Amino acid sequence: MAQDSPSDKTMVTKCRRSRTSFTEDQLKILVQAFSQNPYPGYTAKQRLAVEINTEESRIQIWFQNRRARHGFLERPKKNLDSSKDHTSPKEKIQDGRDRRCRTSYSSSQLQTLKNAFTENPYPGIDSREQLAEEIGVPESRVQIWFQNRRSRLRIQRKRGLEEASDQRQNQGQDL
DNA sequence: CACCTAACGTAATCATTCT
DNA sequence: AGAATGATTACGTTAGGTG
Repeated sequence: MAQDSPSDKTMVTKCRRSRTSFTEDQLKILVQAFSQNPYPGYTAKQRLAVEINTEESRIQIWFQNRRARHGFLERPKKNLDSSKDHTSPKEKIQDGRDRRCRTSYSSSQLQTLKNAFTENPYPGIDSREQLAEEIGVPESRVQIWFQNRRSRLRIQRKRGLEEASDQRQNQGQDL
């Protein structure tokens, strides 16, 4: 019920990615990794992806789903060791959670994405893959781009309405 | 059909880049 | 410092496969 738009009129692109079924061996490795760390960083996810021969985005989804269903019992949050020894400057500053490097889009890539977005803000897997191929970026990045774009458009709209009602209150002074 | 779970959506937030 | 925007998370929903 949270998502309503794609079922309204532009329903033509209904393709989801075909459901991947992990083999027992793959699952074993995933479960094992999860028990060791339910919040793998990017490099860890990448390594797992190679190890079980799947895409990193599948690993990410799997961990998301797993955390949601099995409520592990961990509070990693801001893992900061209490050793504030600034006298050890040659330590690896890798404490910060390792994330995927922020991808930066060229203006032509952005133009393509924006065009596609106005055409259909909810592209199915086929469209996303086609777009990804076209601009030379992984499909998972295209998916994230569309998610962020939709979110920010919604926020913008909401704010627009709020400002409109604000203006109504400030009106009626001059005029 | 019921159950499990991959795929995918939103909302909030973290983090990086740029002005 | 703050605006833009990519990445990650929690949580909820949708849909495919199986007993």
